[in-house]
Amino acid sequence: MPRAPRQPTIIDVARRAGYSKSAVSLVLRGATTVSAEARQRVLAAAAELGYRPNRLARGLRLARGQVVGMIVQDAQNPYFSDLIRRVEDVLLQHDYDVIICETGQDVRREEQALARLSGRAVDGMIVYPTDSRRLAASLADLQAGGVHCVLLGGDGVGSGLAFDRVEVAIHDGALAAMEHLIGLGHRRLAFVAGVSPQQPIPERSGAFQSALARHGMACRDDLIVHCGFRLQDGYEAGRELLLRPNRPTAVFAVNDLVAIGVLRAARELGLAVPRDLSVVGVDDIELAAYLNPPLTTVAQPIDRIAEALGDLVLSGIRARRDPAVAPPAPRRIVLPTTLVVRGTSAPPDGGPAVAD
Amino acid sequence: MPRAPRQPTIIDVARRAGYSKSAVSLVLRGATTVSAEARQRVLAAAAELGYRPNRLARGLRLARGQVVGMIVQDAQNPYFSDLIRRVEDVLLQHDYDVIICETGQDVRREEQALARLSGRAVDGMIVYPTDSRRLAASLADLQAGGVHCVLLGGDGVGSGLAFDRVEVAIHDGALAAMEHLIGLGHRRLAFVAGVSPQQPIPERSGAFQSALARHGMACRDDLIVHCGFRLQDGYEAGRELLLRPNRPTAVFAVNDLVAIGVLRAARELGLAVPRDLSVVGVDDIELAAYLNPPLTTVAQPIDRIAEALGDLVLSGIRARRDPAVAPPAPRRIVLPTTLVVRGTSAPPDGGPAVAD
DNA sequence: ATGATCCGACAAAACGATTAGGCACCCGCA
DNA sequence: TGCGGGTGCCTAATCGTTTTGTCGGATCAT
Repeated sequence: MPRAPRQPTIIDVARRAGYSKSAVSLVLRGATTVSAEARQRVLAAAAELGYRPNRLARGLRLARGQVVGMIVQDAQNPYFSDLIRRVEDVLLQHDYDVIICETGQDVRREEQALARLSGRAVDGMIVYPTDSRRLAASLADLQAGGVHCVLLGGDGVGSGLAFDRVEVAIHDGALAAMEHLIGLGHRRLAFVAGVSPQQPIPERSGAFQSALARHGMACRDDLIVHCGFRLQDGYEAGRELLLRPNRPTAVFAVNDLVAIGVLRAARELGLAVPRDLSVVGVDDIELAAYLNPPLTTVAQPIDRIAEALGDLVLSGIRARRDPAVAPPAPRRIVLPTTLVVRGTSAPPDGGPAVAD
Repeated sequence: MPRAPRQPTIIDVARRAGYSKSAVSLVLRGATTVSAEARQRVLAAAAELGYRPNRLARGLRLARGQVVGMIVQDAQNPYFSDLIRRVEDVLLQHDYDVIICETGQDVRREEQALARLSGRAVDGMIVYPTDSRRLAASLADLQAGGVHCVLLGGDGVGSGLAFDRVEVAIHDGALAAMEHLIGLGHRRLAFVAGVSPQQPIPERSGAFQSALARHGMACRDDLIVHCGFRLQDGYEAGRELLLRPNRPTAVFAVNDLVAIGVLRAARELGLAVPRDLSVVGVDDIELAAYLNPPLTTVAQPIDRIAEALGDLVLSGIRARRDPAVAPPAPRRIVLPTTLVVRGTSAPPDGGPAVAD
């Protein structure tokens, strides 16, 4: 039975190079107080042995695990999985691993995730928070303990808190979408929103309401249908909405997945898009352009979001490492959205195609 | 300036409980050699302090980090992101974190990922390998070093190697799909396959070829178009294929994303689906049912795959921990596929709608 | 009464890396 | 020759946890 070949440690390298393990460590950490010869021989020995530092030991000593945690609500939403991948790309280049925590809309799971990750001595944290108020305390604790936290939010979550933040100007995009629909002549518009009236996705619903108001339309409560953020949620909400006697001619959906769900509901009810119904989503997931018809949507600049998140978390970690003068003031990056008009939005037809 | 509140350690708990740190450790690990009173007071102290064991220290001591690595090619493919989420669910319940490594089709990145993870003392590994031959050596090393590896593959990857494996009977499903298309009357069929002739997705292309052969049709090389596994790949391959003079009436796509790409190409070329073109995919991602028309596809039992992967890796890890009698024989779980007929497959029309 | 056994708890040695502090040694200069 | 000040490397302490071995004392059998 072949005995498990233990990974070479710093001591093996030291022995092979003929130096002490501290010399090896110094070389590997790039200290200048080492002779050129020592450096040379240590590096050679490390290469020959295929030495890879044990990150657990390193992390234990330094009280940081070279890990960044990322908390999102739904890693299956292509918007998030795309974002995750890009953030991972950035962080991997700086030798950080990423642990993803998916929390649904569940604040308890968010807090569990925080606790779990703090046991791993995460260096940083990227959070798309569900309910910023409840999470704020735990996050502040974490940050006080040296974990640099960055928030992502297009909806003003946790504003005023002392965290780095990346915000997306969803409100502008949502407004543009509404103006687009109203400009096409739509007068019966509905908003399919996330989760519950208690968590109102303020930027998006705010844009919906103020666009209506600006054009002299009332925003009755029943024009906002609350559901989750997923395909099936959109489908169910869409059915409910489109079966109403006086169904809307245009729907603004909280995100693309929900929009796709609404599209399915419309199709199954015999409504043609965009003739009988216009639909606009948010996110511009890659798939949006592939739908039939392709989806009109408010595009988020995912690449720039990911880049900004990565930069903020990395520079925050660096700043925290040297206890330089002051704790850096929280930074805030705001990124724009763009309305991408495709095939699911058009002027309303003469009237509803189904009985009202 | 509030000093960073250090996380409580086992020593803090010991002090508070009035016992030594070893007593605390014993209690926490569930040893029986501790008095009931000691247990009680230790647990109380731990709870009061909100003690959470430091996984770095624990991992260093035990040479395992309570982490499972997962290597996939494209975490953005909804099939994989769904799978990842479900596997994470299973493993999280047993207190393992999961680190995802996305490798594209790049074998070098696969090996980098392996090296990186071994520095974290992963306990287990779930791998969807690109090229099993090259990866096999590194994986075998890893496994010899005590990391339990589980392979996922529907295409016979790395068969005969001493790893636990979950296989999906893609061949059967692909065959059923082909029989379905041929039964509908299609005689000009094409296969849009992954990547390159060097990596031929043997089960799927094999099924394509043998179905043709069984019905007396020749499988000319040009009936297989190689491309990647993503939306855009399918789109480009579809354009190429459907612009040919004698375009096929039916396309079997290597996965659903590629199928969706082909559908877009068809639409843009003015081909109606399924009248002018039938398309069948593989995976049955949730989205398939939401497309217009909904996608006919070979469904993989994702929930069962995830469950099987989780079980195999967990039981493998457990078995390795106690150096019980023998190293457990590699296990193999084969899961079935189902053909789900939806709206993108129908009998071929009188003939091509565009000039040939 | 005395040796054997056991029980509960603890001290101490790992695990692999970082780093402060110290110790030779060598150089130059007085 | 003696001394100061650099170099260049090493020793040792440390991070938080697990685990082996030990030890005092109680119990038990003889």
